[in-house]
Amino acid sequence: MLLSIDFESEIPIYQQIKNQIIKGIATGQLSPGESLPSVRQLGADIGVNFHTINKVYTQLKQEGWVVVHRRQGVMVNPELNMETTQDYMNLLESNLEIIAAQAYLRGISKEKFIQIIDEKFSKFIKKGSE
Amino acid sequence: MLLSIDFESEIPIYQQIKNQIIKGIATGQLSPGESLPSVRQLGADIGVNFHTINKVYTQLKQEGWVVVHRRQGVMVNPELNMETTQDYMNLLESNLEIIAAQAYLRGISKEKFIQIIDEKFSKFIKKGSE
Amino acid sequence: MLLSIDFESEIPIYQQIKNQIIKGIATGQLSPGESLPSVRQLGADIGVNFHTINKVYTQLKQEGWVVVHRRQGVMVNPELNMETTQDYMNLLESNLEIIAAQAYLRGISKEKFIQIIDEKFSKFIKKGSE
Amino acid sequence: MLLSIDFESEIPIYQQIKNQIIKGIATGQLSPGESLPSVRQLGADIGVNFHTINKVYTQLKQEGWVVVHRRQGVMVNPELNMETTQDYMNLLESNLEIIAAQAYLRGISKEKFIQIIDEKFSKFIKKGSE
DNA sequence: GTGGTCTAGACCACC
DNA sequence: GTGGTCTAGACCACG
Repeated sequence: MLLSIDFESEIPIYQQIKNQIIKGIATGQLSPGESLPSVRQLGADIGVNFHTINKVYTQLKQEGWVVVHRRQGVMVNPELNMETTQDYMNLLESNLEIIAAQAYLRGISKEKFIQIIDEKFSKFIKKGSE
Repeated sequence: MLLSIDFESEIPIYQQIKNQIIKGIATGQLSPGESLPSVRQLGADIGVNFHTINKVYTQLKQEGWVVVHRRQGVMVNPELNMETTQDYMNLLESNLEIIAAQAYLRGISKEKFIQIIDEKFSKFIKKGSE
Repeated sequence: MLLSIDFESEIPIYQQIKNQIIKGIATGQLSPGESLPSVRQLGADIGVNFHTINKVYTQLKQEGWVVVHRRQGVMVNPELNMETTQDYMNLLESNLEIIAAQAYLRGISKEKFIQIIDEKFSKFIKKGSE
Repeated sequence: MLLSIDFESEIPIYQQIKNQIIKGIATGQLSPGESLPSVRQLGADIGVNFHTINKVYTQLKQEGWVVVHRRQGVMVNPELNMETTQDYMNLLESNLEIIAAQAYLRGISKEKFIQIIDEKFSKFIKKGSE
C-alpha cells in the first residue's frame, strides 16, 4: 500500500499516516492479519523520522487497529470488532455537525452531501464477504 | 446565543468558539447582520482571554463569516454567499473520507450514518424562507 | 462633492475622508478657496461622528491642504504650493516600492502599471490653466 | 537577507517586516524555495518578540507568499503564481489614486512619477531568466 | 528546537 | 469603550 505525505499540510504527519492506514483497512487495501513494515522501514520509505512512525503504531495499537507480535512485528488486527462507544458516537456527531454546517452554508445541498457519503461507503469492503 | 467551552478538550478553545459560531449561523441562532459581542465582552462572558476571542473574530473575518463594522463592531456577514471552491471540496471529501472509514470499521452502517447527516441538516434554517 | 464611506473597510474613516478630499482637490472637484461644510454639517451628511470630521480638518490644516478662516470656516487652501520635502519623497518612494513589488509578483507588467498611473494623472486638472 | 526595522515608525513592526520580505522576493534577494529563519531566530536577530514574527509568517502564509514545511520550516513559496483578482486590482487602483493625487498636488510631474516606477521595476528580477 | 496555543498587561488609534 | 499592536511567559504538539 502506498502512503503519500503532504509535508506542507496543516495536518500533522503522524495523523496523515494514521488516516491513510485506517482508510486502507476500510477499503481492503490492508487485510486483517497483514503485516505492516517496521518503523525504520516505513520511515525510510516515505522519508519520515522513525520516531513519527513509532507514534503512529503506538496510537493505532492503543485504538485497537493493529496488534504487535513479538516476532512478526506490527500487523492489522485480525479480529477487528471495534465497539461503538457512546464517546465515539458523541465525537462523530460533533464532527459531522460542524462539517455539515459549513457545507450547508457554502451552498452544498443535503442531497449532494449524502451523495458524497454514498461514494465513500461504496469503496469500503463488504464485511463478512471477504 | 450561548457558547459552551470544554477547557479539557484537545480542540483548541478558539476552534471550539469558531465552530459554535458557524453552527449558530447555520441553525439560525445567529442571523446575518446580527451583532456579536465585543472581544472583551465575550471573553469575560465565557472566561477566556480576549486575545483568544480576537483570534476567533480575525479568522472568521478572513474566511468571510463575519464583517467588522466601524460602528456596530463585529456582525455576522449580511451577505453570506460563500463560494464552493475546489479547494474546499477537496478538503470536505478528504474529511468525510476518514470519518466515514472509521465509522464504517466501528460497525456503523451507511444508513445509520446518513440518518445522522439527515438530523444535522434538519436543524439548519431553510434559506430564503427566513 | 460627494463622499462615500465604507464602514467595513480596514482604512479608518477619517483616512477615507481625507483621501477623498485630497483626490477632490487634485481632480478639480474642489477648487482652491472653496468652502467646506462645517464639521457638524458634514458629519450629519455622511453619518459620521463630528469628532471624526474635526480630526480630518485638523490634519488637513496641519498638512496645508486647507485653511481655517474665523468667519468662513474651513476652505481649500487658495495658495496650494506644497513643497516636496525630502521626507515626502522618501515616503513616496517607500510606498511605491512595496506596491510595485506586490503588483510585479502578482503578474502585473511595468507597462500595465504605468498605464494605470497614466489614467490617474489624466484625471487631474491642469495647473495654471484653471 | 538583512531586515531593518524603524521602531519609531507609525507603520506596525509586523507590517514593516512583511513589506521587506515581499520586496526581497520581488528583487530576488529571497528565492522561491529558500528557507526563512525560525520565528524565534528572526525575532532575536532583529530584536522583536517572536510572537510578532509569528504574526508575520502566519499572514504571509495565508496570502500565499510562503509555505510552511513540516521539516524545513518556513520557506518562500516555490510556486509563486499569485492570481490577480478583481479585489486586488481595485485595491491597487485605489492605493495608486490617492498616492498619485498627493504627488501631483505636491508638484511632482507624471514623468517624474513614472521615472520612479521605472527605477523600482528595474530592481525586480526577470521572471524565467533566473 | 520548531511552531501553535493561551494567557496577560500595556499602549494606542479610532469612534 | 472598541479593536489593533506589541511584548512576554508558559505549555504543548510535532519531528
